[in-house]
Amino acid sequence: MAEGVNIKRLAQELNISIATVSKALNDSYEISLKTKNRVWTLAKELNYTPNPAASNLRSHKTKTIAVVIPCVANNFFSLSIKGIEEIARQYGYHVLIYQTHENIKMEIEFTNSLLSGRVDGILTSVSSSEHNSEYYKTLVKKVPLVFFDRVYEDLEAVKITTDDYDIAFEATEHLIKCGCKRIAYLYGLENLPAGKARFNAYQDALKAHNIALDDELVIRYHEDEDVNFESVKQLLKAVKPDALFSSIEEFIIPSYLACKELNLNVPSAVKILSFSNMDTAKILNPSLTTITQPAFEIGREAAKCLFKILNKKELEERSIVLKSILIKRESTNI
Amino acid sequence: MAEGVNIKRLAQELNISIATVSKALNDSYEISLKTKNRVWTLAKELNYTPNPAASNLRSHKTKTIAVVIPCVANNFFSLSIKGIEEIARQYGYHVLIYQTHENIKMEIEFTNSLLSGRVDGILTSVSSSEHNSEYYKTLVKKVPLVFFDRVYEDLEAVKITTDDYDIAFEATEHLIKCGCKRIAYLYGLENLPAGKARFNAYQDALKAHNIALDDELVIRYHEDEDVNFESVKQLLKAVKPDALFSSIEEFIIPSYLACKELNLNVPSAVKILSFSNMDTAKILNPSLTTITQPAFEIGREAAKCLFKILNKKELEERSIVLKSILIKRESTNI
DNA sequence: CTGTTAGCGCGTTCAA
DNA sequence: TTGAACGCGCTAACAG
Repeated sequence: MAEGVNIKRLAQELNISIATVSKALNDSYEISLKTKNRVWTLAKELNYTPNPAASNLRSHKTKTIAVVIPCVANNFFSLSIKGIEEIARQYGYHVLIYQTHENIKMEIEFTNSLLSGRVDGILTSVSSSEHNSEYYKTLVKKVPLVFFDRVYEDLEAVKITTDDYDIAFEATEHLIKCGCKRIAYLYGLENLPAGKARFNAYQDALKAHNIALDDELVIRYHEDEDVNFESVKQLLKAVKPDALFSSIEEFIIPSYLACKELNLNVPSAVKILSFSNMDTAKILNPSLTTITQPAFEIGREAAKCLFKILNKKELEERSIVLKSILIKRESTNI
Repeated sequence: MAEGVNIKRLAQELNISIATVSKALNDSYEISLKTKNRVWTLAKELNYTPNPAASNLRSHKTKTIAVVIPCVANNFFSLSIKGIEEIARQYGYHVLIYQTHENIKMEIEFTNSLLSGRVDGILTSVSSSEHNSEYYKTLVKKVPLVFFDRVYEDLEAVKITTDDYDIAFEATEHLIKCGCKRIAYLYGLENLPAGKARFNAYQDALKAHNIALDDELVIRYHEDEDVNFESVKQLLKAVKPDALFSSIEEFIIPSYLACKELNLNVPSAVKILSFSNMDTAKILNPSLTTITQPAFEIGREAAKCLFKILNKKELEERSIVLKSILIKRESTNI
C-alpha cells in the first residue's frame, strides 16, 4: 500500500500542486491549516512516507549520524551507543555504526566514506593503535564531528571525556590507604590522553605518598590476551606486587586467572582494582574495586553536542568532562 | 578537495559527456578501456566519491542494512553486531542500528520507518514483550528480512537460531549428574520459542531422570532487577533448591547476590548455571557453568543470508540452527 | 496562500 | 564507442 505513494500522487488526488503538498507536509507557514489538514489526512490514509534519498539529495540533510568506535562488543562502547541512540531518536535521527577494531586504516577509510554526504555528523572515539591527529585536523573542518572518551589532546575540537586523572589518583590513594605498597600498573591506551592521564595519576599518587616508582611494576597491554595473561603471571611471580591497578577492563580476566593459577588469594594477598563498566563486577565483590565511567551519559552528552552543532546552536563548552565513580568493595573499604 | 566533485565536474575536465563518465565509473562494457582509465585516474586524483543519495534515488539501492534489536548493551547482541558488521563490510554495506528496548511499539515504528527505501534489508531479533507475528507476516513480503536468535515460530521466514532445546537439556542433565535434585529454573523469554524450548528441555530432562517437576522451583523474569533479586532470595529461602538454572544472563547477578546475602556457598551449597556470553564468566570459575551461544557466528550467518537474498542467490536453508557450547566448571565437573 | 519552474547527482534509455 | 536527454522524488526560488 505504501508502494509508489509520493507527493505527486498526493497532489493529483487532492488536485493541488506538488509544491503545496511538499510545503504542507513540512508544516510550512505559507500553507493554510485547511490545506495542511487535507494533505495530512490523505498522507496518513495512503500511508505516505517521504523518500529519504530524494529529500536528502535536495536538502543536503540525511537525518543520519555515524558512530565510529573501536568495537561494539565492549561494555563501555555498547553503553555509549545506547546513550547516543536515545538522543538520536529524540531528534528523529538514524544511527550508523562503524567498528575500526583499533585499526587506524579502517578508521580513516570509514570516515572518508562518510564525507560524500551520507551523514550529517559523526561521533568518534579514536583508535588507540597510532596517533593520527593530522588527519582529524583537516577533517573537523569538513564535517560536524564530536569526539568522546578517546580523543587527541592536540586537536581543536568538541570533546566529551571523563576525569581520568582525578579518578585514577583517587583510586591509587584508595589502594595506598588499604595498605598496599607495591601497586602494579597494567597500562592500556598508552597512546591516548586518557591512558596517559591515568598512568600519570598513578605515578603522582605514589609520589604524593612517598612511595618509590618502580618500572618493574608496570606492564603494557598487548592485543593478544594470552600475552597479557603471561605478563601478569610473570609480574606476580617476579615482582610480587600487593595490588594490581588495571587501567582498562581487558586486564581483569588475565589478572584473576593469573592470581588463581599462582594460588594468590584476591583480595587478601593481591588486591585488584580496575576501570570497568561490567555489570558483573558486582559479583566480584568483595575482591574487585572498580572505576566506572558514565558511559551512557557520555554517549548522551556527545550526541547532544553534535545536535547542537547541527542545529547551529551555541555550545556552552567545547570540552565537557564527566565524572567517573570509584566503587569500593567491602573488604577493601577503609 | 572532495567537495563538489561530481561526475559533471569529471566530465568537464575530461571533455567527455556525463553519461560516459557514469558508465566508465560503473565499469560498463560500452566504454573503451582507454576512456575508463582516464576517468578512473582523474576520479582518484580529485578524490571523487559518488553521492549516495543521488545514486540511491536512481538505482533504488542504498548499500545499507538495518539491525533491529532489543538492546546493544548486552553481550549477546553486541557480539552479534560485530559479526554482522564484519560481513557488511565485505559487501561494502553500511549498518544502521535500532534498539527497541523490548518495546513492541518502537519495534514497529522503527521497522516501518525503514520501509520507505532507507535500507535494502533488515536483520531482526524480536522483542520479547508481546507476540507480534501478524505484523511480520505482511512485512516479510515487503522487504528482505532475516530473523536471528529471537524469532517467531509461526512465521514463514529466514531464521538463524541456536539449539536451545538440546543445549538446555544437556545442561540440566549435567546438573543432575552433579547430584542436584532440586533444580530451580529462572525463566526468561517466556513469549519466545527460545525461552519455551529451554524451559521444555529443562522439564523433559527432569522427567527423563525421574525427578518430579515442581512449580515452586520456577520463577519468572521481571524487568525490574530488584524484583528478580527478591524473587531469587525468596526462592532460595522458601524452596531451598540445590541449583539455579538461569535461562538468561540477566539472572546471574541477582542469583549470586542472593546466595551471598543468604550465606549460601556457590557452588557447594547451590550450583549456578546460566546462558551467558559474558567474557567475565571465566572469572566466576569454579562456581558458574555457562551455556554460550555463538553470538558472533549468528551475526555473521544472519548477515550472509541477507546478502544472499539481496543478491538473489538461492538459499540452501531457510532455517539455520547453530550449536551452543556448555562450558563446565572445575568443581561441577563430573 | 498557492502554483510554476528549476534543479540536487546520478543512471539509463536511445540515437548518433 | 560515445553523448543528449530524461527522470528518480523532493525542495527552494520566485511568481502570481
